[in-house]
Amino acid sequence: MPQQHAEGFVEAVLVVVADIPPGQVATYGDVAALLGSRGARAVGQVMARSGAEVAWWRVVRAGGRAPAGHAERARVHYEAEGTPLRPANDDDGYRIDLAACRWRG
DNA sequence: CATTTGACTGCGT
DNA sequence: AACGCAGCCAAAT
Repeated sequence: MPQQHAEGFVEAVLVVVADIPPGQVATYGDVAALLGSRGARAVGQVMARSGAEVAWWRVVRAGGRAPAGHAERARVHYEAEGTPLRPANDDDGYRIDLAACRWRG
């Protein structure tokens, strides 16, 4: 089995993300907090590297926006899962209704 | 072992 | 409201 060493934080993040129910989301900061850390960026770093194997679109920015540069891909998933979205006039074209679907562990 | 890097955040201007 | 800036944290180089 590949990589049998040195995954503490990385695996922990992936586990938390895997726990987020469909149709709900958590902010980077939330995920970090659930791990007892304040490293929102560190979480983003993990997602950038190993996010491919999890439901990365369920981890969003504090402002209710999808991960930077992934708005279009994420949108498909939100619509498929019934995640409450809200129209916006920015590049993303939409915002996630955090008040309605923010997940609490 | 020191530095750089990011799918972040909140506050100030 | 847009923009910049500093604080933050762990992995990668």
